[in-house]
Amino acid sequence: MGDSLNQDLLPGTLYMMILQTLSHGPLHGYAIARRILDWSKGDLEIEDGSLYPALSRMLNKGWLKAEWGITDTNRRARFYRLTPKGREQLGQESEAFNKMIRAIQLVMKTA
Amino acid sequence: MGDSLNQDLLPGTLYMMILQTLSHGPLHGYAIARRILDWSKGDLEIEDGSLYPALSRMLNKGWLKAEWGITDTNRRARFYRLTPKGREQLGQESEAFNKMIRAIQLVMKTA
DNA sequence: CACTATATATAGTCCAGAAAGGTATTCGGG
DNA sequence: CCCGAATACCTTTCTGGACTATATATAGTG
Repeated sequence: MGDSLNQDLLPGTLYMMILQTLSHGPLHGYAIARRILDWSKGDLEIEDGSLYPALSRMLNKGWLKAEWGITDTNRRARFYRLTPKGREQLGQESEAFNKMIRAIQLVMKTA
Repeated sequence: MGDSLNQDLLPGTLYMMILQTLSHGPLHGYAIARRILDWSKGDLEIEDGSLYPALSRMLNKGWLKAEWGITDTNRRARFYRLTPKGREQLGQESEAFNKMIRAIQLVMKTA
């Protein structure tokens, strides 16, 4: 029933994590999801119904460029890479995120 | 323009913070917002167009009970207090939040 | 008496994320 | 050689939370 935080993702953090996975080089969508899953030790599972629309929006915003290629497992896939604008966005988002988290933790820890 | 994290609030955390402010005793809506603003040192400003609908949903979920009273500044106000269910919800949400944050930080720090 | 701060509420809008369904291909096993 | 699992992509539809704007009302202050 989508009870706020009892969900797959913390809303508003998907773009940031996608940008982060791409910050060391291009990846295709499926690999992005797997990487986030791995890095989070299995805690963050990105549904592809969330991932691909997000990638699409990010293309429109000019944060990413995409081109078709072949994976190391010999399959057709669309590789996304960061644009300079996307890299800048990553910086802004992670800074805003950290600030937000600190503020929330202040509220949650204040007795 | 509503660029994900460039907003007032991290979506999905409002319930949790409201529950937290009420965990030490009843408050009216306006005071909840002010308390979150104070505790976050001015960083988290709850719009009343977000607050009152949220309080209303929380009443429906049975997390809160409300009754009308008079503030110390002698004004009519609706005082909200946690139900046992709400207290349990607070525990669950803050646990889920911490876990989520840890997972995201893993992703964001992985080189 | 007007203005500010306090206090609540709702209607309307927007958008991200989830659910669910659909297509296609590679590869390994039986 | 076929079948199923894993890989890979995409779209449509729905829901729900947060924001904007608006409306109402009163206590206290200048």
